[in-house]
Order: sequence, then C-alpha cells, then structure tokens
Amino acid sequence: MNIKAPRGAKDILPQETLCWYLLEERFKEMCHIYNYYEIRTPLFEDAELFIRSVGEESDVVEKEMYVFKDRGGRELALRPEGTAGVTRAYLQHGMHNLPQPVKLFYFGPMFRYDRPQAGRQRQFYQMGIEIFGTKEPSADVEIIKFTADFFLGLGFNNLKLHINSVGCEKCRPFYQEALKKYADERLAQLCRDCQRRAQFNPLRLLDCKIKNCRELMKDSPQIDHFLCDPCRDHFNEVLALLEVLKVPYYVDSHLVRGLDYYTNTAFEFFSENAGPQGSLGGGGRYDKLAESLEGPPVPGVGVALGVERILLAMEEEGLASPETSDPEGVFLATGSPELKEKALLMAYTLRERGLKADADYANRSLKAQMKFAHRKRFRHVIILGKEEKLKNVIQLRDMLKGEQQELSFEEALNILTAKA
RNA sequence: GUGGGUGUAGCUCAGCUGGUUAGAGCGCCAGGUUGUGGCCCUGGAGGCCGUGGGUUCGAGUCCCAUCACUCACCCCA
Repeated sequence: MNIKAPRGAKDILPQETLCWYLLEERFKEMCHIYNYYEIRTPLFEDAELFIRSVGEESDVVEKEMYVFKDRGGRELALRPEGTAGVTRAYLQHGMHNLPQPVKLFYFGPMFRYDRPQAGRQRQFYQMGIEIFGTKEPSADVEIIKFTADFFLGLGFNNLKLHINSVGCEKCRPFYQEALKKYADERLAQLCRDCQRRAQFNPLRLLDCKIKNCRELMKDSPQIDHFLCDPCRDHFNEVLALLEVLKVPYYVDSHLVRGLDYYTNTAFEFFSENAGPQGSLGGGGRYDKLAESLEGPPVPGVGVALGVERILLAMEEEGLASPETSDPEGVFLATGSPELKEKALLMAYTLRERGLKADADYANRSLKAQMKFAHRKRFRHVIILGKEEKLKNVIQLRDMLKGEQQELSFEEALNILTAKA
C-alpha cells in the first residue's frame, strides 16, 4: 500500500491507547473534583478567530496554521490551539451572563503545520482548562496548582515550574522598547535570528538558545522593573499564594510565551524528558482576549497540556507502565464447524451477562483456536465438541491453571459470572 | 522555512569493494497420532530493496532528484 498517514500525523495503536486512557481519565477526574465542565468546540473555525486572538504576527498564525477555503468560499482554519475556540464559544453563548467564574475544560486534537520531530507533530493533542470571569490571582494559582497536582499524580516529581509576568498592554510596551534599545546596542554580536527578533518581537530575545546571545542578554533590562503597580501586585500575590500552597516555582524573567494574547502571568512546566522542547504544558492569563474578539471585557486564565509530550516524558521516566492486562474473558472453541452456531449463541449469552467473549470466525482447527485464545489472553475457553453436544455439556478450560472440567453451559455460566 | 542522518518482508535488521532465483530472527498461517494453548521441530505465505531518473553489459549496492521517517534549528504543546 502506498498511502500512509500524512506527514506529522500518527496512528494511536491499540497498545498505546491504554496509556492515553490513563491520562484522560486522570485529567477528567481532576476536572470533576475541581468543578470544571467539558466543552467541545469545532476542530475548524473562522480563520479570523485565530488571527485576532493568537496574533497576526505570531509564528503560529503566520506560518503554521492550516487555512483553507470551503466550498462556500469561507476562510477557515484548523484550530492550532484550544483557548481561542473556547473563548469564542463562551462569548457566542452568552456565558458571561452565567454566574462567574465559568470553569471549562477541553481535550482534543490541534493542528500546526510545522516540521515534525520528537514531541512535535502536525496533529497533536492538548488538554486544557480555562477560568473565565475573574481577575483574582487565586484563579491563576488554581490553574497552576491543578497542573502541578496533575503531574504529581502521574508520578512526575522532577518537573520545574517556570513563572513570569509579561505585564499588560500598558506597561509591556515600555519594557519592549527598553529591550529593543538594549539589543540594538549589541546588534552586531547577536545571532541572525535575534537581530530579527530585536525588530519584530523583542520579548523573544530572552529565550534564544545560543550561548553567546544568552550571555549578551544576561544583563538586559528585567521586566519586573517595568511592571505597572497593578501588574506587580497581581504577580506578587500569585507568588505568595503559591507559597501558601507549597507549590515550588522558579521566577524566570526570561520566560515569554508565543501567543500574543497573554497578559500578566505566564508559566510553563518543564521536564528533561519531553523532547528537545522540554515543555509539557504552559499557560497564563489573557485578560484582553475576549475584547480582541469584540466581546465584553472578560478576564481569563488557563493552561494547555501537550498529551504526546507528557506520554513521551512518562515513557522516558518509566512512568508509563504498559501494565499488560490480566487474562480475561471466555473464548468459544468448537470441535467441528457444524457447532459454530451453538458456540455463537453461547458467546452472545456471555456478553449479555457482561462478560468478554469471542468465538472463532475462520473455521480453524481446535488447536488453532486454542492457540488464538492463548495469544489473545483469554482466561477461559469453552470447548464444544460432538461428544459434548450429545451429552449436552461443555468443557470449561482455565487457561491460566491448565485445568478443565466438564459442565453444563448453565453451570459454567454461573462460575464465570461469579468470578467476574 | 534551514541543516544533519536514514529508507531492504507486518516488526528488528543482514546483504563485503555493483555480478546469477534478495536473506535471518520475531510475528503470521499450516502440520508434527487419537478433538486442546504455552516449549520444541518441520513446512508455507509474505519483498515494484521508498519513488522517479541516470551511469553500466549488469544496481538493493554508484550518481542526481523527489517523497517519507528521524534528529536539530526557527517556533511551539
């Protein structure tokens, strides 16, 4: 076959889905405990939504977004992230008229046209939570605490929480200006990318990975000297609450986030083992997002977690216990083809009782059926042959113990349902 | 978008400096007395040697292109 899964898109095979369940269930359970409700928004949206929220000049929109026209000529885009769509839905359905705050969670695929590598695909999954309608630092902290607990629950104990404040639309421009000025004075010594960053996105100067640039930027202006009073107070309160809750953090004045809508708090959880990027998830506050979508001013804060990266890191750290399931269920094997019908009826009866059951569909030899049952990890096999048919009994074989007894089907049914 | 590595059976790989019908292990299927799995043995199926060009009497093996995978960069989860 020549057709393969498209570049950057992966099949999640049956052997892997178990690990996915683990994550999903843990996440959803925590959402329930924290009183978040699930929202499912479309995988594609009006392209304008992302341009306005994520930012026209952000890389995500500029070069990574899947945009296309549908047959009606509408400009659509596959969602590159979750917050924009959730915010759109919040506004569209007038959730600002509900008791505030509104707490939502989502889980699903996102799409970015990027070059695949470890921990990065074109279709990838994110799960995230959002709190709309409150500016309180305690909301920021709840998001962070949730995330920290989520990771702890999975067994991670060496993640690093980096946190920073990127200011607001009032104070950030001053800082960007200062940064740009600082960089301009050293422009010749900076790498090509940084020279470009100095022009278009000074905040990005802070997280260049090249040593020389880092050295040069080490003594660059710090954001905390530029924060306006409300932003500073907010940030300090977030940090104070984190201490109360004993969530370890590291103030990283070089942490910036790629999406333009962030204000105030920005944070990210890092692992050594999440691939070269290291980030398992990140988030922050976005108090101007609703307004940029022409909605009422609705503050918000949230986090997005990268499912593949978390699984990758779990694997690296030996936390993704593949946990081969114990043998379970009943396989119906027959001694001759004319008994198939009876075996199928028995299988359906077992299923009605809630037991896992299956039968042979290939008219194979008894030996082959036994082998199949073994390979497929069935705990029991019911063997129905001509002799059994005459006596109106079956053989119930325990594949684990290698023991087998002759019983009526009813008796076997009772034993099996009692065990399950 | 930029740079490095790789591309041979379902999977993991071998195939030396180009030379006859392309191999192994695992897996799959079937047998190995009488209706019964696991161990062992035997047999079988399965390969446009990523794709397209080129060099050559002859290419899995050399060259070019292309696609895909992979690693890193930009950027992000």
